[in-house]
Amino acid sequence: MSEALSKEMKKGSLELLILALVEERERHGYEMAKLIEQRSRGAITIHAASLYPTLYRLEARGVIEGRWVERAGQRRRRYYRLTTEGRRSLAAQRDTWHAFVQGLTRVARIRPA
Amino acid sequence: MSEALSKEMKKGSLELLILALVEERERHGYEMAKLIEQRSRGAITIHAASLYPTLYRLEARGVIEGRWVERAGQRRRRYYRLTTEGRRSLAAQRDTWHAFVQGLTRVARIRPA
DNA sequence: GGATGATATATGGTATTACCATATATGTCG
DNA sequence: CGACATATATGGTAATACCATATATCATCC
Repeated sequence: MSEALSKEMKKGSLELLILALVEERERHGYEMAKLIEQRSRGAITIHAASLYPTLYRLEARGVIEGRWVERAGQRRRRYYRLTTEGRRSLAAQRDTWHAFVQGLTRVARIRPA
Repeated sequence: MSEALSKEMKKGSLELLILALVEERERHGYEMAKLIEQRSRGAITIHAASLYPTLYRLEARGVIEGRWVERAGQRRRRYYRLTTEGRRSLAAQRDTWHAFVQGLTRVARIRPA
């Protein structure tokens, strides 16, 4: 019976979600959005208008790197992979989130995940 | 070795922190800021310029209610208490955060709190 | 064959909110 | 007295998730 996730709540988390997904293998944007929804069991949904600008930003920062892939019978896709710099950033962001979640859990007495 | 919490990351969490603190007892703003820092063991710090506008917003929404308390030898303080509506909102926000953190933990493989 | 929906990316404009900078005012301690 | 903690106040800024809308390909159904 919980409310839908507010958009404010998601701020700062989308980068981490993307980095974690491309850590496993090369992925394209649409695929990431679907994966986030599936793996979070519907708890987190990311809109295309948030996703693509974030991908451009991450690529501009050099943490991910994209390449166009065209296949017959498919719309073109841009696949992104994690760079070396991205791997460092992902590790740092995981630590930061862990500390944040721990702190929030203690202060606000949330049921621990 | 984790980076400082980005301000974006905190978005949407301050309300929950405040509601959880005034759930225990009546509290004033400055006290809340100190408690958040202490209880999160320094992981979360809230600046006055974020805190007070948020308190006004919460009071305007009717989830907390403030009253001025003046005591000799002390600067005036505004103490806030949780309203009935606030109690409902807090429960909902706790559920929402729990779902969000669980989802994020699964997708991004964060160490669970 | 036309409508519908899933796939896939793109972007201009908006809203929210945490913060910076600065301000006011009181009490304590050296 | 000067510095610092306490305590609140607010105008302006930055960051980012979203809304609305657009383009384009493919599969499915009637």
